[in-house]
Parts: sequence; C-alpha cells; structure tokens
Amino acid sequence: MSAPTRLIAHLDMDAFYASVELLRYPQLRGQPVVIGGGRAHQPVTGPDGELRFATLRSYAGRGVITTATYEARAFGVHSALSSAIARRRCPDAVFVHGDHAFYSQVSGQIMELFRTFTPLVEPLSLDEAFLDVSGARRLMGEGAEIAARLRAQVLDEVGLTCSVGVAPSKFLAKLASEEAKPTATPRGPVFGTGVHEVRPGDELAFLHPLDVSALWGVGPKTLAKLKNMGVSTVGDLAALPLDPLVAAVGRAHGEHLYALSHAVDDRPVVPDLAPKSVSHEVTFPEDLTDVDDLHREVLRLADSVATRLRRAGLRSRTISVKVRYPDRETVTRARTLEQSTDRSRTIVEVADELLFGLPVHRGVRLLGVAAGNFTEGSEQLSLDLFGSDDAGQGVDGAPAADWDAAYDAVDAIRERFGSRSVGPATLAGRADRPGESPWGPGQEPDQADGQTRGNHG
DNA sequence: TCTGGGGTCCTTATGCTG
DNA sequence: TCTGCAGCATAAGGACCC
Ligand SMILES: Nc1ccn([C@H]2C[C@H](O)[C@@H](COP(=O)(O)OP(=O)(O)OP(=O)(O)O)O2)c(=O)n1
Ligand SMILES: [Mg+2]
Repeated sequence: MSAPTRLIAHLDMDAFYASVELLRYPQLRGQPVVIGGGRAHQPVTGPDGELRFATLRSYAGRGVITTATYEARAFGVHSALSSAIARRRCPDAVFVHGDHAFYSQVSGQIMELFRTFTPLVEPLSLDEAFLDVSGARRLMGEGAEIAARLRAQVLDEVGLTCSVGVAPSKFLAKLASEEAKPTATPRGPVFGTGVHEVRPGDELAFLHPLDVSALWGVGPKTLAKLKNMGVSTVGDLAALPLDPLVAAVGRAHGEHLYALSHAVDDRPVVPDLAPKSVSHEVTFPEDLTDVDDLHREVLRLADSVATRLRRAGLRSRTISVKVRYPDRETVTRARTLEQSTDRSRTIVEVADELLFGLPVHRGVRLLGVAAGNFTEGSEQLSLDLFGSDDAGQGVDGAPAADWDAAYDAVDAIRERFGSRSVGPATLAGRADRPGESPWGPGQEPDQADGQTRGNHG
C-alpha cells in the first residue's frame, strides 16, 4: 500500500522586506525601493514635516541589496546585487536600511496565522513556510481553494501579498509558488496568479520543461557541471543515469538531484526545528589592521553571540571565528570546549585566542564569531534583571578594564540568581561611538542596527 | 568603491579508540 | 606485536539558500 498523496503548500511573501517597509511608508508605493545593509538609515523628518528618504545615489558603503520592489527589479536590481552596481542601475531608487527585528515580528504574525490552518508549519526563513495541509482537505476543500484562503487571509490580516504553491511534495510546492509570482517589466509590475497548483499526475509535465537552475541546490557551480554534461532542463537531468550524476556532483547531492528530477521527494514537513548555530559577523567599512580594534570587535561579536545563546536558552560547545582577509581569502578556526557554555567571558576569551592565532597583520575585511554544537535539554529561565534589551550591542568604546569588571560582575550575578539574560553591556553602560557611516557627508539618521536573529522554529 | 549577514548541509582529512 | 579497519568526533572548507 502506498501512502495517500500529501497536500503540501509553500507560501512565499512577495518582495518581503520591501513590502514590510511599504506598510509603514505607504507613500513609497509604486516607486523603486531597495533594502540594503550598511548602517541604520531610516528617513529623516525635514523642516516641512515631510519624511525625506535617502536614494541609492547617495549610498557609498560596502554592501548588497537584500531585496527590491518589483518596480526596482525592472532596472535589473535584485537580492545579493552589490549596492555599487545597483546604484548605477537605478540611482533614484529609495534606499531603506533593513530592520530585521521588525521583519521578524511581522513574520511571527504570519507564521501564527498559518498555524491556525494546521500545526504542521515549517518556516524556512522569515518570509517562507511549508504547510502540510493534507488533513485540511475535507474541511476546507481542494488544494487551490485552501491556498486562496490562506492568501486572502494574509492580505486581510497583515496587509501583504504572497504567492502560494500547492503540490504533492515540498519541492514541487516551492517551484509552484515561484510560478505564481508577480513579474517585473519596464512598464511596471505585473500581477502573478498568486496561486499555482500541481496536481497528482501532472508532476513531470510541470517539472521537466523548467531550467535545472530552478531546482533547490543547483547554484552556479553545479549548474556549470550540469551544462558540461549537456543538461539544461530538468527533463535533461531526468534522462541522465544516476552514476555519472553522482560522479559529477558528489554522492548526496547527486542522489538528491536524481530523485528530484523524477519528482520523488518524500521529505516531511517538520515543525519546531531546533537551531544548530548562532553567529554574528561584520564586514568593516574599511579593512582593519589595528590590533586594539580587532580585540574590541571580536569582543563585541562574541558577547552578542553569547547574549543570544542565553536568551534562546542554548549552551554551545564549539566556538569558531571567521576571518576574511583583504584579498577575500576566508578562513575559519574552531575550538570545542570540554563543557558547553553560554558565558560571555568564556566565549569572548576563546574567540579572541582563535583570532590572534591568525596572521591578522594581513588586514581583516570581515570578522565573525559563531557558536554551535549545542547541548541537549534544560530550557533556561530567562530572568531579565536589568531590562537588558540591548545587551550584546553597544560594546563599542568601553575600555577593556571596564569590560573585565563587567564580566566578573555578570558572572557573579549569574551564579547567584541563575539569570540567563544579563550581559556585560547592561552593567558597563554604553559609550556610543559615532561609527563610520556609508553615507556621504551630512546627517547619519537614526541608528537601530537591523541586525541578527534567524527565526527558525 | 564591486561582491552582506544569517543560516543549513556536505565533503575531506585526521586523530583516537577498540 | 603489528597492522588494518570500523566508527566516531573534530576541523576546515565550500556550495547553497533567503
Ligand atoms: N540573498 C538574499 C535573499 C533574500 N534575502 C531576504 C530579503 C527578502 O525580502 C527575504 C525573502 O527572500 P525571497 O527570496 O523570498 O525574496 P523576496 O521575498 O524579497 O521576493 P520574492 O519572493 O517576491 O521574489 O529574504 C536576503 O537577505 N538576501
Ligand atoms: Mg519572498
């Protein structure tokens, strides 16, 4: 007996970060808008009381576009595009700095809404989730009908549009949602269908004409290898025997692609996935060479990782440091501890040692700290003794001696009260530095650092 | 002035233990 | 005792995704 056909929905918000910004700045609707990294830049209120937005023209930092409205996409601007190139393509696009905390909050609302349909919700990112709606059929009708209801309710309750794919498996549902997306044209965005269903029996007819690069896991490297083997569509891939495929792209990847090309995908929708790592990294506006700067930065990053571990009730056994040199060579160094920890002091010390085992005299373009290898069990109670909402940021500028004292104090408090949420920044207070701005001469508006925090269940 | 930051999973090499 | 090997943990690098 084969298992009954599942009904999987994949929901993917349209131009997510940008659409969320349009919720609070509706006057930007219809314009090309891009979201980028760099430092905080929300609009400033001008003398006339009107909000003034920055444009790409005035942006001068290192960084990429995280997403763009469909109006901006018509100019060839898209996710992961260097801001420098984006500026050339669309200098008049409104530039808004990403506010991760805000998107995360909106994402939470959306995921909760999904859970009113089924508990089987697997978030893939802030703006995307799989739902196993197999059980909802009797109650709510056919696949396309359920999808339309979900979409309507997201629009109604959150005010955002999304695209929904419905299919018998996860990867087909994901490809189907792509099919339902709006498109960008020089004359403006064109609505998509919003919902696309791939019905049992139609799988291969839908799948085989698609470009292989549409498959999840086929990036530039794999695409080049497949092109070499004469593969350009998923149908071409399906015509390939397993062995040469595995020889070309490796065992796991080859078997995976082989199965997908034949529309075989049994992966279940898994809610409540536990995170496997927590990291924080920065690319500096200018490469760092000063040793004191490096000590300070690694402390800041490590402390913020530690703070997030505590808030999440996680304890890590492996700490790693990542360095990108000015020539973009990237190395990582890791150490596994005998005992797992969530202590700032420990993580900072380990990270600092790992960093200074490297030839940092070469200069440092990027520095990162990550914690992984989490130990099981015991969710920790989060006792927020000091209202330390900002602990983990704002380490900048405090002299090292203060930090030593702060860590000792924090550790003492933690031992006495078992708090998991007191960071040294809470105790040390903050000496806000001006901070280098990617913005040209003039005001550097608000600083909110839209940083951190993957949501993942 | 090209080329982010948050993640996941896989591969390969290497050391340790039985 | 020597060697091979299985199995596991760790470290480092890379490909990929949103
Ligand atoms: N390289 C990327 C890709 C995406 N994102 C962020 C910004 C996106 O808004 C969000 C969702 O990614 P999507 O690929 O779903 O892209 P969008 O939702 O922006 O557009 P759409 O889904 O309509 O194509 O993730 C990012 O930071 N970096
Ligand atoms: Mg999206």
